Amino acid sequence: MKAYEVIYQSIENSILRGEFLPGDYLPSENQYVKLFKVSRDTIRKALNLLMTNGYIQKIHGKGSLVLKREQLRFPISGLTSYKELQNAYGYQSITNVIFLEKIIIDKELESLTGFSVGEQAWKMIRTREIDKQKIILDTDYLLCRFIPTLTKEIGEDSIYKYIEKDLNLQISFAEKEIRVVKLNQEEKQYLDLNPQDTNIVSIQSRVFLANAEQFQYTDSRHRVDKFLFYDFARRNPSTI
Amino acid sequence: MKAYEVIYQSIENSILRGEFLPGDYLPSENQYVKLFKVSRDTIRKALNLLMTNGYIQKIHGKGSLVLKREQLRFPISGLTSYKELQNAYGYQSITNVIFLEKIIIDKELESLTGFSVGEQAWKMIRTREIDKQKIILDTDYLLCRFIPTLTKEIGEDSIYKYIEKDLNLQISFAEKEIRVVKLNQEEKQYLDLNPQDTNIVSIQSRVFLANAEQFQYTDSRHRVDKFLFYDFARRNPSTI
DNA sequence: CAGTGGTCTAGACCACCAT
DNA sequence: TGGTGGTCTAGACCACTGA
Repeated sequence: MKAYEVIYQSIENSILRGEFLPGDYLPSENQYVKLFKVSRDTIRKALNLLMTNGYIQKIHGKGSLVLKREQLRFPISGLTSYKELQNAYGYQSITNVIFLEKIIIDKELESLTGFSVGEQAWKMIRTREIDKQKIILDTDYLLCRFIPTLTKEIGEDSIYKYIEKDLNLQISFAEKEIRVVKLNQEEKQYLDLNPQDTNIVSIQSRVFLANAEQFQYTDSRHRVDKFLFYDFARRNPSTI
Repeated sequence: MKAYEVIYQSIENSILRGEFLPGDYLPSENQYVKLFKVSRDTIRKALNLLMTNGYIQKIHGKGSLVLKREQLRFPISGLTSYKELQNAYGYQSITNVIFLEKIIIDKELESLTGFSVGEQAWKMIRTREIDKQKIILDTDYLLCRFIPTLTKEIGEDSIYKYIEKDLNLQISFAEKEIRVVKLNQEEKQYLDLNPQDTNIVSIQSRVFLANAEQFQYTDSRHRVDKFLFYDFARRNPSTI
């Protein structure tokens, strides 16, 4: 484990444990240098990570201010898998795989998914049930080149865990688009909708590995009244 | 201007000019060290900025790969003002201020905006017209403590430009929530809606300065069929 | 003024990739 | 094996803050 990651987690934990409250200042960089017996640069890497993740705001000449972080949110933000979110927030939830097959990318799928014509891919459709209501319908395309085997069990647990832990692939970045679209027949069939619903939220993502190759395309459809996207953004990515 | 910012812009421009195409590798860090006559750390800061902004993907042992960047998107992503987006994408658009008054934050507004009871704030309501259709309704609350004067003209140009250039305040970060809500009377009155519309997209943001003080709360409401949120996200904020 | 974070340097060693 | 990016160090100087 890298030094700055260890230090990041140590400081993150001390914030989560409430050792530092919102409005408090963390020890200065030089104090942390003495405490962890590393160079100032290593401390700064850890603090910059805390900053991009919204834990602190560094203020020039003053120090690292601990921020309020709202709890109990359901962020589709960043790049986090459904299962991770479920664990982090402790929601009761069930995933059901209702379709799983190998397909070949054709012209139409190419422009949708970003994969090349002729590539083999897994197509998987899943419902997500929270509080006994099916409110999310996910359609995934995963390249067989990277994910040679895929089962119903993996789909109902966590694909990301499988890819990172078992296949040892490094998920790196994603492009995402969120829009509101008209309900279609499939959603009416598989989801528990409100009678007055005519729209649904669609989140389309293309997900890439560390070598910049795309391995996944997903369209995740959420019942409009259950959808909430939370984002923490910095204006000038001061993450230097 | 800081060295790494100059280098960032220089490389960004060479990508935008098409000197490096998607799939190409940039010169190595050591080559850039010689080219710009700075330390490797300074080059790395510039490259990391390009990476968080989605221009490149660094690949260990290989180099910095130039990524495809989709054009003609309308990202509410990150922290960018409407006017900046409009300039960047060249949309024809008109902003109309339909309400501007000083108000006092009461109990109800406190929980909505995050400001303290008793604070003075500007309340401003604006419509955004694109292609002769009013499709966005913005409601802003701006603390008078930071923005002592506010006019219709500033509201119809760019508040962010005014705050950063004229008032010399540094906008730093924001929390944002996106949801789909039921249309209300105000939106029906001021926006050009489709007859079948029952919902509207609401983007609530709290915006903070570099000293971590909140100066703005905004609820930006978009006609569902015109709403698109584009996001570029990295899994392990490798922005180190 | 002393203490803080922000920038920049020069150098070291490691891990990864291609050949 | 040589080149690439990733981590870490030790030190310098600057800019900002508050007393």
